[in-house]
Amino acid sequence: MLVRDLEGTLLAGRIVETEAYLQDDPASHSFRGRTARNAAMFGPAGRAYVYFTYGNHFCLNMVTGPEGRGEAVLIRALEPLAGLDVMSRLRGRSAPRDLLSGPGKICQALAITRELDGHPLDRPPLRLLMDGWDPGEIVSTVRVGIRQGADRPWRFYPSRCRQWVSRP
DNA sequence: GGAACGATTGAT
DNA sequence: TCAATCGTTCCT
Repeated sequence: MLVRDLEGTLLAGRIVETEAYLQDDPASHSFRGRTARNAAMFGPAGRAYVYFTYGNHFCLNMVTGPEGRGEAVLIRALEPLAGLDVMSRLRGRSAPRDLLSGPGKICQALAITRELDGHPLDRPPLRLLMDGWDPGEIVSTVRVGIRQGADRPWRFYPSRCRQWVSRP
């Protein structure tokens, strides 16, 4: 689960769609080496990598590789669990399926910006928590919105959670 | 200093 | 299917 502490309110969602980005991966921001933008990707695992794209949106990753490696997992969709009223206000939309079904939507609904780039995800105001939830069968497909490395099947989601994932 | 592009989204 | 929008990267 991803839990956001926002001005005394708890916003939470279950991670139901991810994409992997490795260093030896032409689709990855880390492919051409370390820059000011992607520095967090090369830091220790367990931290956030937040970037700004298309002039409008932020996207959240969890850094996964050892220090110096440049690997991360993009969080593409969450099933809303708590704080749906605040998420709706931040999104300007109320349909639960339209609150967190995309990487840009997640950051808008949870008020995640570059201020959280590099934030360790084991503490407020943004935490990754484990519960006993069993995702069941995991489906893998090619990644969304990329050209280089488009053949690698590194997008993942539980088949039972298809209703919460981003549009195909 | 400048141009091209993008791990997207919402409207058409 | 298409435009919006601007930070980042790469080239001159």
